[in-house]
Amino acid sequence: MKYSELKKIIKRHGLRITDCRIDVLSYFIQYKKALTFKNLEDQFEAYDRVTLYRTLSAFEEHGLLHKIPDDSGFATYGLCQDCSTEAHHHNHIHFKCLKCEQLECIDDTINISIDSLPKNYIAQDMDVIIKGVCQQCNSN
Amino acid sequence: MKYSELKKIIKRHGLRITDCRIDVLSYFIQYKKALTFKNLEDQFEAYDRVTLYRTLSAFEEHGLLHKIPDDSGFATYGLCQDCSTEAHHHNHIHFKCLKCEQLECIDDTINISIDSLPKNYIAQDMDVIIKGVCQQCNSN
DNA sequence: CAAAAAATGCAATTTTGTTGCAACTAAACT
DNA sequence: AGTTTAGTTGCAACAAAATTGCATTTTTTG
Ligand SMILES: [Mn+2]
Ligand SMILES: [Mn+2]
Ligand SMILES: [Zn+2]
Ligand SMILES: [Zn+2]
Repeated sequence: MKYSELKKIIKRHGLRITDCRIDVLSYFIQYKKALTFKNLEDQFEAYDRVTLYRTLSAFEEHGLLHKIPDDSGFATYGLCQDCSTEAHHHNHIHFKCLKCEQLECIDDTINISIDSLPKNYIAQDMDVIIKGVCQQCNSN
Repeated sequence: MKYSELKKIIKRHGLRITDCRIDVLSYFIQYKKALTFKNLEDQFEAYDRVTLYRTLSAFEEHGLLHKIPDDSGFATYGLCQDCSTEAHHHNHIHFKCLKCEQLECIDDTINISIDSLPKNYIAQDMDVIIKGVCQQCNSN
């Protein structure tokens, strides 16, 4: 993606333009799947670990990235489609490949009616993680 | 729950009876909601950290506990209903309260047909985490 | 271009999780 | 019951992951 576009996105979310933010955002967009801190550390050795940690938090706080629930023990982030500092809303589904272990956001909203909740529970949002075999692993 | 019952459960899963295991299992059963390592550490200061870590892994491996995907950054465990070392199967749903942050297993299976997956993706399993307000927080 | 505000890098620290091993304990076996 | 065995515990050391404070640098504003 063009540098000017990346700049626009970061600015739109109320953050200053810096090299690290441009690089990280660009990588997320190009890579398409979810990324962990470790992925970024490997990819961007030139940046200090602390800066990468802070980039992830800033992006999360300002609605560029969202955490994806996982039990791997590592926080995993995916690109937000349409969030801001004020409003986060993630009703899309996630797919975790059992072979390559990679997580990705599936750009398709899911609509499940919840009727089996016990009394006095209020449902507001939902995370769905589908596990299976991804396209790449499937064709190998 | 009675000591003799707890012993039976632990034995049934192929583990030896020890004080720590009795206490941890008993606490899970009584507490009803999911617990993190930190919760246990606070609750059972008398046991060494390492022992608690190993108790959690042993219980997970032998089908007494299952990890619940979460974005808190801490592994969160819930009681299994009917698992063993050989077969783990968790088709129930999870509920995370946005007020008290607590996770719990909802003892109700959910059946969602997945039809919106992209081509060449194979779905095998699914995790559903419903977010909202739990009974307790709702009534306060 | 100068001033103000925010981000970065580095070092130190804290928190979280793992490993090896000796001492101990539960279960199995006379 | 006493002995053997195999598994469990606690401690110390270690390793990995994440956070904090602060001086320096960079971005933005005017
Ligand atoms: Mn997503
Ligand atoms: Mn559960
Ligand atoms: Zn895959
Ligand atoms: Zn609650």
